[in-house]
Amino acid sequence: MTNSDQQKIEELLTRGVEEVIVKEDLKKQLESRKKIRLYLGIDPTGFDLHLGHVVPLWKLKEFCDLGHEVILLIGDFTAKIGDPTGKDATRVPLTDKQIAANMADYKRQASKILDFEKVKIVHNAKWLSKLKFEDILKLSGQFTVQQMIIRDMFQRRLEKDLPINMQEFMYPLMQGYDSVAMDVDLEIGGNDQMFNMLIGRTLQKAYNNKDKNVMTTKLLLGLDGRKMSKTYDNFVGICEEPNNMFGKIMSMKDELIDQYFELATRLSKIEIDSIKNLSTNPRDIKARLAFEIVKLYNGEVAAKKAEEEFNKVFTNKELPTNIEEFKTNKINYPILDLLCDTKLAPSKNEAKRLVEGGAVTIGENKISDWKQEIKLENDMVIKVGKRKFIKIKIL
RNA sequence: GGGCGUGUGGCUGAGCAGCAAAGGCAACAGACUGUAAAUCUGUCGGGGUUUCCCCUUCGUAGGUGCAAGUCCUACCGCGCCCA
Repeated sequence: MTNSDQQKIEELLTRGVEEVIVKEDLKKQLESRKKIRLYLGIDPTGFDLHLGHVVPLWKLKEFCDLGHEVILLIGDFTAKIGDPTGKDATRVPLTDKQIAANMADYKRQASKILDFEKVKIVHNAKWLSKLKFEDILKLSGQFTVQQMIIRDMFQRRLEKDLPINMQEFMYPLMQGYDSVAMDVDLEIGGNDQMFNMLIGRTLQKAYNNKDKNVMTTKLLLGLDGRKMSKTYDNFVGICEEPNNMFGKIMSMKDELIDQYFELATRLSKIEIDSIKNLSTNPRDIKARLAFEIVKLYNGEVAAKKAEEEFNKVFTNKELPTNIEEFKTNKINYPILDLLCDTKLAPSKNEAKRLVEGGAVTIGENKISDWKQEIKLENDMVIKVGKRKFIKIKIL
């Protein structure tokens, strides 16, 4: 075993990794050069992948590059049934068609990271749909109610007198059974999956008398320091337009810079340190970070362009290179209507507020009277706030 | 099956019979600058002939009353306790 092999294993076990159960065991397996089988489970619900989702995918890639057998498991079974997890609406069951479409979309996005020539895709309906009631009894017999409600999610709901649906007890079992059916050595997942993954570890021991190790990846926080999620609108999608990607990363909290370098770039420790030595101004380091991330998903040329565009619009306060156009044949336009029709404002009340707040600029002039009627000219640029621009085209 | 409680704007959470509905979070805008950060300030259901008028909202459907998120009845969802 060479030095660089040792290093790769060390990196595999630590970078972006929150916890490994059992670390020594996994390390031994890796050092013995045994080819291990590992998997990551995903929900085929259809969503845009963001930098947080992708942390475990990069980990899969590392394993894949070292020649291990990597499986991407589609949880189509649960998706077909509908999942009551969470508070309000029961998740609507998906059809086979939807699942297929969602997966195609997932694959399109994930192929920015994974090579699907090497990664195997498997669906868990293949075995879960075949289980009989007696199989399920045997499965559930492996655990006590006390063991199940230990889960933090259940604890929280019990404290708050919130409902816990019976089905929700079954999900960890189903997910755990996946490990048995695939007979895997390792499962990778986010930290929120720890409980389910450990259920799988127990089942794998009981059914196949084998130790399945569990690796959780670190959680990448959203731009504002909260959990990265669509509802908070604090995420960076991996298929986002480069300018947007760059801008979003620039807007994140300074404290998150280190975390993003570790989890969202592929730079080595040495490279990261040298970047951090370049400047004492977090702004510059953040710009490098943004550049690296955009480059990772869109290539170097696009990253350069995005950086230039950002400096142009925000540092130098110039107009962006490409501005969306609004075509009309009206010449005289009341400002409120204009803002609504161009979608710069969602309602007239909102438009009025924007004008009163001094957010609206046409050409060089700030608009302060919301009753004003605008005489449109070709190529006139309307700006709302710092980031929204529309160019007028008269037909 | 019985008893008690609960259901409010994107979320959270106040609410006395006279509220477009406190506070917090988020969002949006302004100032500032290092940037779409931080901080401070303002706004935050919709429409209008805009210091005022109209419409729609507090689980659903009715009722009392000049007036109902607030009281009554029924129903629905959820939780707790008893069986």
